[in-house]
Amino acid sequence: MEVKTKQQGIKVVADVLDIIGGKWRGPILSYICDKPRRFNELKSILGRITSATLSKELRYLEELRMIERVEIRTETSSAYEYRMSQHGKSIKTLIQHVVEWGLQHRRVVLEEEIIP
Amino acid sequence: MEVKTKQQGIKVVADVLDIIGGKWRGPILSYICDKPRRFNELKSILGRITSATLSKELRYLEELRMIERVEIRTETSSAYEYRMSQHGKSIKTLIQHVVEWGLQHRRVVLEEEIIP
DNA sequence: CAGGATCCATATGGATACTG
DNA sequence: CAGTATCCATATGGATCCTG
Repeated sequence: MEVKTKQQGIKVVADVLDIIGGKWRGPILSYICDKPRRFNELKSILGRITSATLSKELRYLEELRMIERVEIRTETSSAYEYRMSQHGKSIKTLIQHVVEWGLQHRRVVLEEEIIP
Repeated sequence: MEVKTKQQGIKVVADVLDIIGGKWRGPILSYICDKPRRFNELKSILGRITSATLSKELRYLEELRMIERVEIRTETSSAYEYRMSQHGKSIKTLIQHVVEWGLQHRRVVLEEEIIP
C-alpha cells in the first residue's frame, strides 16, 4: 500500500487525526503509552473528563485497535486495565515527531512576537 | 525550549493538531505546499468548500504564520496568492511522517479484518 | 476574482443520573 | 470500581447573500 495521489494522502492524514485528535484521544493514548492504566486512574489523571466521555473514547480506541482492554484476575477479585496494543505502541514515535515540530513552531512564533 | 512534563507535551500536540486538524486545514496546507495558489484555485481543488469557510481558514493559517498572502502586481492587474511561509514549509516533513504511520495503520487494521 | 456578513446544521463532548 | 443511558451545550463548518 502506498500513496498514489494527493487525495489519498489527505485521507490517510485524516485517519490519523481521527486517532490522535479530538480533545481526549491524544492525552489518553499518551498516558496509556507509559504503562497500562485502570479506568478510574485515567479519569483522575485526565482531570475534567466524565465517565461517559472516557468510556466512549476508550471504546473507540479499542475499535481502532490502538488499545486493548484486559481483565486482571486474582483469587479474590478482578479488575480491568487498558494497555497499548502492539500496533498502538508504534504511535509513540509519531507523537514524538509531532512534539518536536510543535516545539519548533513555538520557537518561531514566539520569536516573531518578541522581535516584530 | 523542551518538554519537561507530560502535560506540556500534550499541549504541544494540541497546538499542532489545531494547525493540521479540522476538516480543511490539512488539505489546504498540503495544496499550498506544492506551489503558491490563488483563492479560487484552492476553492476549486478542494471541491465542496465555500468561500466563507475557505476565507476563514486562510486567515487563521496566516495568523499562525504558516502561510503568507502576497499581492502579485503586473502593469494591468493585481492578484493575490497564498504560499507557505519559511516556517510553514517545515511541516511537510511532519505530514510525511503522519502519512507513513497512517499507511502502516491501514495495513494492520485491514490485515486483522481479512484474517480475523 | 476575492472575499465579508449573517444566520444555521450538525457533531463533539459534557451533565446528570443510574447499574452491577 | 467501572461503567451505560439519556439528554443537552457549544463549536465547527456550511448556506446564502452581498460587495469592491
